[in-house]
Amino acid sequence: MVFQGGGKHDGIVSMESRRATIKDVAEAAGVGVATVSRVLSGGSASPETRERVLAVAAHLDYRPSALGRNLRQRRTGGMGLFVPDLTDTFYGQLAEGVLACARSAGEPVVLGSTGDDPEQEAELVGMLLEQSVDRVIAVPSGGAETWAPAIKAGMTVVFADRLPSDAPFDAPSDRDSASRGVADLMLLDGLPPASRARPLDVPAVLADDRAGIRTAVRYLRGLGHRRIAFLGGPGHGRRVAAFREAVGAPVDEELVVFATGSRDSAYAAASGLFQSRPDLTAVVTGGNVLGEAAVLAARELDLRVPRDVSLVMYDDVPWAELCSPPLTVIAQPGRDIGYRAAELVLRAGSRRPRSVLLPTELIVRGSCGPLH
Amino acid sequence: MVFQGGGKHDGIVSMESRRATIKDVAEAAGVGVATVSRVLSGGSASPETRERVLAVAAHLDYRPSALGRNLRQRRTGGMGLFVPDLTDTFYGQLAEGVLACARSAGEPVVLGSTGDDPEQEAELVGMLLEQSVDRVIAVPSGGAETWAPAIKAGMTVVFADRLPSDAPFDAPSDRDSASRGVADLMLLDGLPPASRARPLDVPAVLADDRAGIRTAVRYLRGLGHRRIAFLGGPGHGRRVAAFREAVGAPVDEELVVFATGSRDSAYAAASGLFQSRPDLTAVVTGGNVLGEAAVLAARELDLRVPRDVSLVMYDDVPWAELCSPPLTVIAQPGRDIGYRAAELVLRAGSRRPRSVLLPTELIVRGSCGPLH
DNA sequence: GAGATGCTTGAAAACGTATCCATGCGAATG
DNA sequence: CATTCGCATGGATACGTTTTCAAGCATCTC
Repeated sequence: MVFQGGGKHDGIVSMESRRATIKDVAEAAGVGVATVSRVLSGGSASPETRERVLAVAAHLDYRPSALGRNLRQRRTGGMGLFVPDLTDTFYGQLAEGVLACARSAGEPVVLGSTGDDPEQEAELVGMLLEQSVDRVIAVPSGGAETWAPAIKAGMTVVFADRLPSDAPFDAPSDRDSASRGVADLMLLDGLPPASRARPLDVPAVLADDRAGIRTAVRYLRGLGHRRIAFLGGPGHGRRVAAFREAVGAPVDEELVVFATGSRDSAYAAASGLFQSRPDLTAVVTGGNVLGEAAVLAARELDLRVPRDVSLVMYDDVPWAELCSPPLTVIAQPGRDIGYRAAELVLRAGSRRPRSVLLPTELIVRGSCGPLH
Repeated sequence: MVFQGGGKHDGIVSMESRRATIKDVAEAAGVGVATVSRVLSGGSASPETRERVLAVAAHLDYRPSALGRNLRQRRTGGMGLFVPDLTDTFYGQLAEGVLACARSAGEPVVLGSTGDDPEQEAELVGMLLEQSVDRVIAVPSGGAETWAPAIKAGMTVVFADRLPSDAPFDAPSDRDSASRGVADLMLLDGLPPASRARPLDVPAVLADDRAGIRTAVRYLRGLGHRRIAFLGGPGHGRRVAAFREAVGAPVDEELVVFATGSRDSAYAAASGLFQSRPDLTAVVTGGNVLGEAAVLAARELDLRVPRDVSLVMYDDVPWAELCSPPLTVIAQPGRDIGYRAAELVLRAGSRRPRSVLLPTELIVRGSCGPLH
């Protein structure tokens, strides 16, 4: 058999070694392009033809161009991934999970960092649309007004770690085991008054915030704490709701404070909280950046942990063990969340994906102590 | 003027609202597709035509499909980004820098996590090739044997944070100010013996490891330390070389140990180092994961920092301040490294990009003390 | 006024692939 | 043997864009 390839293996390497196309393979194998396409995408072909095509393709080290395929099927493969901030270790873990799943599927991932800004998020959605990437897994910053258009444009979206800020926070009963799906999130479509609001549902992969927060609060109450504060950030709506529920009816509103996404803001919120309410004895933070801020603010104000104030941080991150005392945390499986979300977004279409609730775990280390 | 668009704004929203194409715009504006293309990509056109096309395009909210454009110009826009591990805060910072630059250029970023594995890295290169993404900024795990093919395939690659493992470590004179470019990296082409090895050069954006390490070592020596160890990981070749140089001629080889990328390995290496050489009085770690491991291992062995052992960690990460004592670090501008690398990879072609060396800074906190 | 020059414009040709459809052929069925 | 069926095959088309090319037209120059 004679291969008349593009001179790739000549003694003198051609500067213009264009990548082989399907046409080159077809010619070299003496078949039509349709046959090559079929062989390579698993269609039917006679054994000898298949073998020949495969051999030629390997010899030319032909790789089908995603460009042609994408244009033909009017969609780009792979998925988008939007996280608020890659500097936050938790989102790093989540991203690693997504990447692991994507790699095993051979799919590319295009990354966007939203900075917790709905506007940037909307821009990024626009970019995916332009790229015809029709799958995205997102830690949403904006509400329905940014996601309804994406869904209407035909994108498959899966939320991870959070729900959009204006979604109802009434998570399913905490009696659900982690293996059971939660009811799909209902998003209200942001349409003009004339048309009735249509419910739009998007699957989500979430940690069981409610159980996690409740366990932490119970733990603190068991240690005798009564004035427990919550330090939250963007996207911690479900967590603060769970906190309110766990604390019980008369929740001291001064003990629930919010920061924006930045570290400065987190520090300011923590410091302000400690100063305005020196009587508080315990703090639960809604994320690791807030936890970091709380430790820093406490140290700055000469509050000792856990003697003066007990601390429970959401997210288990490697450095939680480095603090002294090591931080007691509500661990959520960041990597798993990402992996499962990627699975969902890839499986969508074949199966109707349902949401997933993953378990949290209270890891008791040294940052909580008995009252006084 | 009458717009006869695709019924997108009809009272009843069509389920099949296909996205408007350039053809739709052309027809609705009564011009040819070529004219629309020209107007939208800044070509010349008469003012009235331009205005009309723009109006129609806005009305149909037309967005040019990247698919068509990519196929036409045989290249996908945007860039790839390869980092070893997004769980490492430093690479999170670097990624944020890349994303910031990419966003301002409106370019997508496809992300890959290599896990410090050359094989995975090679696979990811293959994926970029398939996607016709011809620009990549990489924290390289493999050596020339994985990068030479990418370059030969016509990719524009920029290294960040490291050079390939088999590159010569002789960084340029440390007298270079940070604003001056360093000589481009020479990569030896991995060709068969017959053909002479051709030098291949790739621009890189690096921190001035040499100055950083030297400053740290001098600082430790100034405190009286003589038995200083270095704890390195993958890609820390330049740092260990700088360490050797800074320490001077007879370097105790037992005091230079390496781990692989994993946290377990880092801990094992740190613990082994402390146990095998209890006489060491100071440690410099080549990265923050190693620093974390060193703190953990020291605590486990009841070595107090800085009383029993002084510690300088490469990378300034938010949690360095949280440790007690807070960690003295060699700070490198992770975000800037990413941003500059993205600039380089985008500018390539117009200007011949040259490498960049960014300054490091020794941030003295509390993890180093005088000998005994 | 004839020719040259500049600008605007649209038809058409790619780019590399997947898929529809018609063709041809051998086998199975009547 | 005639017909049908199934299967392998290749030609042709479409996907949405950019770019080339030639044509049309108005203005400028000698």
